[in-house]
Amino acid sequence: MQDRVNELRRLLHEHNHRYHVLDDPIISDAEYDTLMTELRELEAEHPELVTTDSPTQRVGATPTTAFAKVRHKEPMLSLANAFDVGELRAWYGRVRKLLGAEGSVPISFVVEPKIDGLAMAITYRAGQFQGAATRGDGMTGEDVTANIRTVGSIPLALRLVDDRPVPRVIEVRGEVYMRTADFEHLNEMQAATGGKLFANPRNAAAGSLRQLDSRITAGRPLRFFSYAVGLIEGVILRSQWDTLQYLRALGFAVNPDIRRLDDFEAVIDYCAAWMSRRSELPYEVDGVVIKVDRFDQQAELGVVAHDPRWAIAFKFPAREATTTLRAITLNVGRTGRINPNAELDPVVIGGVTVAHATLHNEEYIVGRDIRIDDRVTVKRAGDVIPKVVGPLIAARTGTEQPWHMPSTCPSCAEPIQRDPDEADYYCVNARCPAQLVRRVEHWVSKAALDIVGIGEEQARLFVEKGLITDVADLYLLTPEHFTEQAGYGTKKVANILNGIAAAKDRPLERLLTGLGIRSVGSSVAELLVQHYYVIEALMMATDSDLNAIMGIGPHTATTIIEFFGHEPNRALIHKLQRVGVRTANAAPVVVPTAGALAGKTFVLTGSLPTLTREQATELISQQGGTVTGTVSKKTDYLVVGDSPGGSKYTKAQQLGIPQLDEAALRQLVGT
DNA sequence: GTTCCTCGAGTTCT
DNA sequence: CTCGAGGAAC
Repeated sequence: MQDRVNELRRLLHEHNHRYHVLDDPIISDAEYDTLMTELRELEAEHPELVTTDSPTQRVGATPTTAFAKVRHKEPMLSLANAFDVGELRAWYGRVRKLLGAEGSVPISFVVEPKIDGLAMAITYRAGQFQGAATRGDGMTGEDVTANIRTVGSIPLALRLVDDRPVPRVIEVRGEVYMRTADFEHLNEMQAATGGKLFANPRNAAAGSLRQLDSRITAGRPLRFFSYAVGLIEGVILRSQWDTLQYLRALGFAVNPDIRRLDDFEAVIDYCAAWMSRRSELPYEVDGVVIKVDRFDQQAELGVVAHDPRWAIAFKFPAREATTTLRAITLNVGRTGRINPNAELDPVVIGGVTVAHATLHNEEYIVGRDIRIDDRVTVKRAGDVIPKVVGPLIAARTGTEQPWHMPSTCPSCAEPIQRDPDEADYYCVNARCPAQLVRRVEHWVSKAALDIVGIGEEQARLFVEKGLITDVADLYLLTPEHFTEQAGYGTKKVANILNGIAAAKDRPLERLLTGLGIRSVGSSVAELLVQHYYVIEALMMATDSDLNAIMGIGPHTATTIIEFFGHEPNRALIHKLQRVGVRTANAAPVVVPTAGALAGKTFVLTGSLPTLTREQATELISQQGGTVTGTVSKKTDYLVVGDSPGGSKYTKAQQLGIPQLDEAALRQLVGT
């Protein structure tokens, strides 16, 4: 009996590890459940055999639906970012200008360390704790009342303040966080009990708040600092500094390192001091928040898009980390381009675990003298994509191996080639399986034929099993092709086949995009379709015909001519036609030149509340507007969504380009 | 000839 | 989002 229990636990731990940690399960979920059920039954019959590290004692994942949505009475705004002192001074300059304070009007600032935790809104009625919600997207958060109630530093009843009445309603805002030492201790305990390890204090705090069982939350070392008041009734506050004193009097914890400063040079000194003292702090800090102190001045400055103009977050530089480069693998793209990729010992940078990073090309590696087994510096800059900065030469032991580009393709073993003028190597084998997989992925992608039910995995499977040798073969797949493939039920097969059949009728520009002609993406494809709406016409076009099209130059023209001149490509087009894929549009595309947005150029950043990126693009182009990817002097509007990417936003501010949120865009369109 | 703008291709993780 | 490079505008 004991032996079987031990055996089950060993198996469950092993499979769990494979599933969650290695991401390489070797049994199905159903088989896992069977083992778990058997163990549960044995433990139920023999409670004396239950141990705390048994897999049955682990708390299950929390369904997100368990938390009710709460609409914030006043939106919880995000903050504009400044990444260096220059941007900080620029912000100060704007504040002074807008307040007409070039000369005389004094401006005070409140500076607060920006703790890396979770923003929270906590409501009190008649001095009693009422409820709490996460920030969410700023408009709507999740109700975490039961869990917040367990946080010791959050009062359940407000203290009386001598000279002021208790507010009828007050919504206190602040940050729930975990101290670094507490987080490390928690992770040790999690490791000892076989629980899930958290990547950083912020994730630990978030995970703790998302527990369905608030008794678990109660056992977690969460803390709270308050820093703002949202809605308030019955009390008037006049400044940020005033607010902080008031919050402290009500019984809230307020970060003792917050200061009020009258001189902007002192603000800059404060930021610099905290940046260098960052690692000495008991909690993770990712910047400093600077607010104009007086509320009347805040009101005068107002809010643009989602950001108040009276506050800014000075962000500390992205964190770097060092780790070991274990191997360099090669990726073959759909164009045949071969890119080296770094396999890293997983390392946490800026809140995520990084295990891979691109190394671009041979030059990048050789130029930096990056070797296998080197300790390397990895950085996540303002962007999300990690980057190997370079090796730590001092940490070399002498066993590190220099790396060179091999002479053959990792997928098909054919020799690879490099144009002496270019940095990249290419596999030029037309039947290279890796390229075919990537071409199929591209063919089915949203930007091209948009076939639902086929992704990376299916593309690889079809090619590996020899079910297809080109994209036209997709349309010849039958249920019989799938019968040998374990794990594909009839429903899934039907889904895939329906998806393929449903995508036979896409517009010609999508098909052209899908063909993957070099330097022809969705934009050039649309341009071509405006002149050639039947593929045969495009195939007969001459070099000078194409060159005459505005937006297509000699290079692109030649690439297109060469593509259609190549016999296998012509054969593919004919095969596509035979299997029933549409290769013509019904009529030439007419570009709307009239419309509310005619002649205006838009750039999108962040995610909009109700529209997807595609829908927003559609909406704008229907009205005669253009959407481009980069902010420039020609950009008329920046459409700002939630969590906008830094660079577009910053650039737009520098250029003084007007910003719109989704509502403003709709208003402009007139819907 | 030079500069600016835009497009294509590839990038990581949750 | 960023890079490199093609293409248009100056």
